[in-house]
Amino acid sequence: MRVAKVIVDVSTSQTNHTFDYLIPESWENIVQKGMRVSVPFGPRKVMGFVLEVSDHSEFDKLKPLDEVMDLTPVLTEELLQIGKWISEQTVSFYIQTFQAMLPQILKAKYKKEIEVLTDVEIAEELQQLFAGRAVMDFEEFVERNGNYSLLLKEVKNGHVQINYIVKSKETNKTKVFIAPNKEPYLLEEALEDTSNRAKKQKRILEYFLEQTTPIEQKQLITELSTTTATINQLVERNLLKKIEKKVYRDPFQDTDFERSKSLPLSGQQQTAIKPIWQAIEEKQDEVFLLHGVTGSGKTEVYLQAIERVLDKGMEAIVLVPEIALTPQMVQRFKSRFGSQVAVLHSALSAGEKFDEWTKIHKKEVNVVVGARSAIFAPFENIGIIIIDEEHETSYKQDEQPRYHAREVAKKRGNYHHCPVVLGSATPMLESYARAKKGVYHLLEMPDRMNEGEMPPVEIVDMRDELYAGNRTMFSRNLLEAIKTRIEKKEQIVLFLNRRGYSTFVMCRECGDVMKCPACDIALTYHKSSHQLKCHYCDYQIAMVKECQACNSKTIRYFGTGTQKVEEALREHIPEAKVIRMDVDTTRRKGSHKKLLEKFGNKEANILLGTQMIAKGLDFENVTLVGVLAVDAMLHLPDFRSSEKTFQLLTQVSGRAGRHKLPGEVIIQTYTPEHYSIQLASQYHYQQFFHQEMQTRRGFRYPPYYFLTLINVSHPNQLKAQEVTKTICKLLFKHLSDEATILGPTPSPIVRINNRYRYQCMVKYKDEPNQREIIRKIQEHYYDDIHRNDLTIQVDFEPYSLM
DNA sequence: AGCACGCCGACT
DNA sequence: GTCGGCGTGCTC
Repeated sequence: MRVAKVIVDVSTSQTNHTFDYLIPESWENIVQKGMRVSVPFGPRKVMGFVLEVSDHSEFDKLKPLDEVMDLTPVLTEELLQIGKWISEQTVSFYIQTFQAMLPQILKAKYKKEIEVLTDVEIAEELQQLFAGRAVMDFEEFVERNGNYSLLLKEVKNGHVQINYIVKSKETNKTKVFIAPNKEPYLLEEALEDTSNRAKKQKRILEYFLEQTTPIEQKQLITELSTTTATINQLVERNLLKKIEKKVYRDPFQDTDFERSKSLPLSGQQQTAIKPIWQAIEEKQDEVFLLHGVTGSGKTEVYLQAIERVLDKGMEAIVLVPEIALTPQMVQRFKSRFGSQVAVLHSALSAGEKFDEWTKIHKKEVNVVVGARSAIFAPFENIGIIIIDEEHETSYKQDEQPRYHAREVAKKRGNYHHCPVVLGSATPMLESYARAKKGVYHLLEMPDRMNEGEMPPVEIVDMRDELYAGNRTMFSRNLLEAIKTRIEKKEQIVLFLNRRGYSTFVMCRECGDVMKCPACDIALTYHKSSHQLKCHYCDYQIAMVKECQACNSKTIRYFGTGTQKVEEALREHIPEAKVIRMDVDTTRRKGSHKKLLEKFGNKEANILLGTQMIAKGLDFENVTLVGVLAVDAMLHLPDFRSSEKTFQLLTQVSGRAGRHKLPGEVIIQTYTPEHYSIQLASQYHYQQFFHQEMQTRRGFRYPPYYFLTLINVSHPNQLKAQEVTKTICKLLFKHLSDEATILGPTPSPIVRINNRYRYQCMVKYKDEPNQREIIRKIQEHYYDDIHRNDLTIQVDFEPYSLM
């Protein structure tokens, strides 16, 4: 007897363990751990992952597996182990983690259908729906308002049965090819038999007399200017045949990659790469922190480390933050390693992601470049893992399982005995502290390539501008600088951390601010659509003409978003051509790439954008970077706001003067004296590190302490508060005296989508029982969560405190 | 999750 | 007395 231990696709604590199923004899040699199966679960069928295959079970009445969904395992032994570990670390359900490790498309799709079993008359009403068919989709039954209780009666009678079907969403893209189906002489005969009126058919037959190799239908149609109808007639006459071929969707098919070779390494690059090479050779699972200023040539170090790995016949994973995964970065990897590279990031369609994943799974590639989830690439012989821009927040998943790619990377490095390289110009405080302690191996690259200097940074105090009577959003210096660059035909990058037009809309008469009815937040005005939008839920209304509270017409826009800046630029510098890049202009697939290409081709002078333009961009003609306002970010209720500001300013500054032309940076702010801004402007990472560490120590924040954030939400404010209070009490009771428990506190945004949000924060050094306690708390609230619309989110080492 | 089982109020 | 309401608990 062979038994499969299966985690089923039902996401609750009650089913968060394996269920045993009998493997039918005929499949005994087929079913392996890591495969997806379809199993009967109660009255229905669900998808599940085989975690183990064994020869006995504690249960006596086992049901057999229903179906095996994969030919080869989709999760390796290693990934199964890591999946269990992540689930435990993040207090998630196993199924959630395994799902997160695979491309979306491999998730199961569920379908119900109704089947008539007997020739016996079934109820008239049902017969009409079936209209003579034996099977019908349950969906159709619902759509056509079928009588459900009547159906159940017939099910009880045994006349009708409900089938549960588990399908994979997986689809392979196919292309249709046309090929001759007869010997040439037979085609020639057919040609003569064809009526002279059927000119197009004759033309096609003639083509295949000369050309016997299959041709893609699309191409045939354009070449002979014909239609599918004509081809189909020939196919029907059995003269031609259609062949369906599976093809990979190639997201980069229109892009040419010029092959590049290794560049000679500078002195500091050599010093940095040697220990990495050594770790590769000696199969050491060492973690390196590569601290290199922007433009110091980190990417070349990555590339040559990977070359060494590939020479040894091993594989490499490279993680890049979501937004920095610009075509530029992909370009560099593709041009160095060609078709050995698979790319996985959010701009790909689900189908494209699946195809890229398949290449990895089939070992057709040995390098993966991708965002967070690419850390789960199913390689089995990894020689190096690289995480670029290590401090980026996108490496932490913001839904369950809330894992951090860096921690998974270290775990995988352990397993494969290979180095992990964390690269950044502004490492996270936690990482740099670990490097200083010797937990990570610190590699420093303090100089820019080719003796380039970091561009000088000028800080403009916007309060002075106001005193001087300048009420625009551009300081005189910035405006002047923009104008000179445009004259010199150089390019400009302008950064603003806020999309939309204005941050809030207020009535001047009564001071009423337009707020979202479902969230505790002001609405943002979007000028292009002339709407007020909530950035936290999908609420949007047409812009109001008069104040809702006092009916006055004196409504004013406050705060500045990218749309407003774009408009102001047109007004102040009519000759400027501006490209705006934010979530609103890059929502469509491929638009991100298109906008950047346009800017690269110098079709615009100014690139204006939010966060997404801060990283990875490298345009040689950019000589001025302007930061319009950093103050909003600096004053967020987040202990990392100083660090985030420092990182952002450093990253943005790095966009200027990366090549021959000298660069310049102008930062506008209302708090020029702040140490984040001061030190960023002088590129003093070390000094910033020391100063910020002191603050963190004082407030008992990371890296001195670990944090756990528990977020509770409920439609009723009192309920949310009360539950949070109880959770705080329970934690206080069960955690050690060393832990600090803060709360219950209202979240920075108390209400989102009509749900009230409260939180509890734990600061601790070592609490081995913490996860177990939290699991128990969640189980204690099982009923409230399932039937009473309560949610309890737990985030270990959170990035966002909102 | 989704469904069956089972225990209390309004009906032919 | 029965139908059906929803609270409770199980699914290998």
